Amino acid sequence: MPTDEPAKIDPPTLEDVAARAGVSTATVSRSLNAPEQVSRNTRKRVMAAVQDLGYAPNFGAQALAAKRTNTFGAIIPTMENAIFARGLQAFQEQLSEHGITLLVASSSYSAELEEQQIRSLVARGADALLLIGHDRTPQSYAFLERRNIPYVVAWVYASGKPRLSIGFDNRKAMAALARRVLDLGHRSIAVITAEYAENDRARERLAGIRDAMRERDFSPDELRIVETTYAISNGAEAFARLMRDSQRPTAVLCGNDVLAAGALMMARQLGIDVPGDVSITGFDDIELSQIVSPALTTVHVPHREMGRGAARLLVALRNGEDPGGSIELEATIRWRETLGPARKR
Amino acid sequence: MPTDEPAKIDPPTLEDVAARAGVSTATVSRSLNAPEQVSRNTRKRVMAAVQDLGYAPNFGAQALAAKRTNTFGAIIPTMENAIFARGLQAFQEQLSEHGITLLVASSSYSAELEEQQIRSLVARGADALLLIGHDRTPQSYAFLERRNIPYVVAWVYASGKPRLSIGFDNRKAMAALARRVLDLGHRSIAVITAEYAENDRARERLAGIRDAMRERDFSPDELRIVETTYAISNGAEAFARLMRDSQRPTAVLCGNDVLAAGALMMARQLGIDVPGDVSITGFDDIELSQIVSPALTTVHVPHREMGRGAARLLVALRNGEDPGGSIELEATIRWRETLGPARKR
DNA sequence: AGTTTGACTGTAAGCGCTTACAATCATCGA
DNA sequence: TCGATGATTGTAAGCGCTTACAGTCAAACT
Repeated sequence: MPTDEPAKIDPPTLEDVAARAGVSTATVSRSLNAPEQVSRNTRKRVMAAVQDLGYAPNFGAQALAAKRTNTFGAIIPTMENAIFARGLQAFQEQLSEHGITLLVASSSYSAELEEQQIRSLVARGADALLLIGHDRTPQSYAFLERRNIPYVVAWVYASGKPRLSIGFDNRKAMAALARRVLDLGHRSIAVITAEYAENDRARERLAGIRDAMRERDFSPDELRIVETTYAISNGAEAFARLMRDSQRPTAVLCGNDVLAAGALMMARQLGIDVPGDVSITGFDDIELSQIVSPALTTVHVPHREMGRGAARLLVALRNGEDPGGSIELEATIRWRETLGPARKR
Repeated sequence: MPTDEPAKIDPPTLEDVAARAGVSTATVSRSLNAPEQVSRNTRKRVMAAVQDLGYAPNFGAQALAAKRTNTFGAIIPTMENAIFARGLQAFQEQLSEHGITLLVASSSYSAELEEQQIRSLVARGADALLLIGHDRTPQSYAFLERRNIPYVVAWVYASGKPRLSIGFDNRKAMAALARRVLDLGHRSIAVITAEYAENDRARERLAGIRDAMRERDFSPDELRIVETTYAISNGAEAFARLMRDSQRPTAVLCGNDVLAAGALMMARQLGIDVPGDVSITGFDDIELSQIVSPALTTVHVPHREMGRGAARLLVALRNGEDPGGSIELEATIRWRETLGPARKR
């Protein structure tokens, strides 16, 4: 382990390599970035020197001189759970086909933190950004526009938003699910939602449920709402709280699969039969939803398509090509086992 | 969306800000990095100019001039699953207390890819690195040593390794679990392991099982081993394959929880009772293991402690302090529901 | 009044790399 | 044999920021 000397040996520079290979720095630079412009012999000498010295280019200097980094950034709300993982993976794969490196940061669902991260990624030289959802500080948008950084908003598609986006209509998808829940006879419905103050996806999903209720002539006011942060244990706790209510809901719609998994777990613990006593639904269709038992009825979200599509849009933007407008993908409901008819009281 | 002009407006520089504020670049730099050295008035003018122009420092230039980035890097095998997420989160939290930014990259369990990522992170200015496991190319180590980059190897603790590490003894932990499995009367045992060619943790875990068998006077040769990549579906498939064997194992030890969850899911599909017909165990104790039903007997890994500890070691190293040697943490077995006595044949 | 002092601010030299432009040189065709 | 040609290589001007060092100036002393 490098503990011995407090005095760090400075990393070798292009100049060191040049000296050792007996050429100019320009030649070394070319050997590395445009090998075809250098004679076979020289290149071999240079590469040997690079090896000997353990040279690696200084990114800062390189970015400064070349004015491009071939690096894209992505800011996702959280890395803790799998929701964004698959989409990000697809995003990354697509980018690497274009020789682009991905830098990931997470905002912990905070608009303010996200703003910082945006600045930080841009300062780090990100040529373009992937962002999740529309909710962010006005300063964030102003900054992006002023700096002319290409970006795309993913995981949502809301008509009427001017920004380039790729995703699905959260509201519509959740409304479809809620409609079905109502049609199964559920009248006492509760929602466990993620905190929605700075999360348009959560808000839209909630709005979708209200839409469905109105459509079926029920008052959305009767909806029992529990708001909590993203974690299985919170889902469990929220569910327990709902079950203590004098009038227990017969269906609990969760804002995402993680909360639903927690609810499900708590139901098992409390000896509540799902869907016999209470129905539970999720949203996202992450792997988890098929693993739990009974398997979760949820909304399937096209993670990979969003990731891949976002990459394509962003590459087009960066290259000054026409990305061709926002893309709406479909979110479809996966009917599994946790949703059943309302229990007769 | 920024599609209008192909000609990008150059981002504002320190000089632009200086001009607008009517001061020198030095003063602007100071206003930003050492505000106490600048008069209240000037600072206000500078900040206003910064706001107006939407200025953000150019990371490359900053790193180049200041010769430090306050950025640490971490290279984890995968982001797809939750194993490293929690530890990384703790790592990140600890770092941010020291004003350090974290850059994350993933190697897809490939030593070669990891080497690239190491170079890339270092070139990007990472002041120190978090690495997972000991397995990597000699070039990787050579590079780190030569460049004198502080690093710590996490998620493993193997006595006899010279490198600074923080983690637990994978072999010992798995041996303890296997011993218990044998003591429950299991004689026909199978293993579903992650690919172990470039993964010392997987190898160690396998070795642990063999240790236990030898200890109890069974031949490790009788171990049925299925090697597969990290994914729930692969765990399921591997389990299905094992169940087709003429002599079905009575216990299936999985190299990690994800594979175990897959196995469990397949067992349910096949109508195999766990642990009545077959016992299944996991490793890692990720959240998943408590959500599945029956809950997974697995090995609890001190994720957060490793993350936090790794951060501390690395910060110490970077500051030229004495980190004080490798740290062994305990991995303890979580006895839950998927392990039971061997079924009488 | 003449210094001294301390708080601010400005000047300018790099940091390591890319790249336009210039120089060199062996090879080729007339 | 001589300039033309094209392949290589070298020269040197930045890229945007930090920071040592040097000024400037008003307040505080003597």
